[in-house]
Amino acid sequence: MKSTQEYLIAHDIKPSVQRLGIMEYLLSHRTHPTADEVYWDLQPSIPTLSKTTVYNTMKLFVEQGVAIQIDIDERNARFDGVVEAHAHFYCKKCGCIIDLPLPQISWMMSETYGFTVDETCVNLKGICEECKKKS
Amino acid sequence: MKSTQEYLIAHDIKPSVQRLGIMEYLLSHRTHPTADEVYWDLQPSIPTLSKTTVYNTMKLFVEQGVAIQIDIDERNARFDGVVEAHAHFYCKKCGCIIDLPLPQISWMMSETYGFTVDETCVNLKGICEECKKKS
DNA sequence: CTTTGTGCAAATTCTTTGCACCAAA
DNA sequence: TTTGGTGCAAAGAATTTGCACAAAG
Repeated sequence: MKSTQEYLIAHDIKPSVQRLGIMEYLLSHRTHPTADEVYWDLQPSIPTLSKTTVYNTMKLFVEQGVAIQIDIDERNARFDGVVEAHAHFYCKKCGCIIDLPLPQISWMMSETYGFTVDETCVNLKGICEECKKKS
Repeated sequence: MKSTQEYLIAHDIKPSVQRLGIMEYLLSHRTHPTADEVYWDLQPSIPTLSKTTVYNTMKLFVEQGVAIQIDIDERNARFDGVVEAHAHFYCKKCGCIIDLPLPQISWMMSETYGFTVDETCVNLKGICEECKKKS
């Protein structure tokens, strides 16, 4: 079990209080947060944190392959520290985003169609089980 | 072969010059255009067209199920008049978006996981064949 | 020192809203 | 008329940029 610090270094990211905080946040809160959510949640523990830094860091993380940007929410960019290909289910009622394991399929698409696929994002939208129970 | 006008009416959309123009644009240009692209391409033939109307119309189309909004481009909302579930491949080099037929898989996810899925968008990102040839 | 990261404030960009005018039934 | 569609201008919201200061080696 590598430390977050070693994990960042292994991906050519120089650790800083902010970067470590954000990476740990992503890894422990698998909520696909927006930059804003990350900012407000970390701001108490890193008082000088700015949104610019959150954006800068997210961009760096995506470039270095330790995070992915999820375009399931048309309003905000959302980020995920889980970089392995998986599907996201967005509930149109409560707004939750649920991770789903992905049958080993669409990656074969790259072989079938001859593309080089390096990011995969399956976005499903609908109503989640919880919300279905409530109605 | 239904006319665009009948198609709109069948989906409870009252036809207007603008709506017909935009729908026909979507059906004939399968380029997953942004609102801006639709606006500038149609503006010569519909001189009074406004971006507000493009946005209004797109929203209506999505609500009525004759278009989908694609969140593959973090910068702009893109729209597609092909509403059947299919995958999109985004080339990180040239920016093109290619439609891919979708093996009948992920829809089974709804049955597997018990969600009601009413929108599906598989987003793959990488380098397309054309760009691979050029490098 | 020198390089790199951080963060404020301002600027940009995309999208939505408020509201008045227009058009069709 | 009355209802609904359109479009201008302004507002709103998310993200980016410019730049100066701070931190680390």
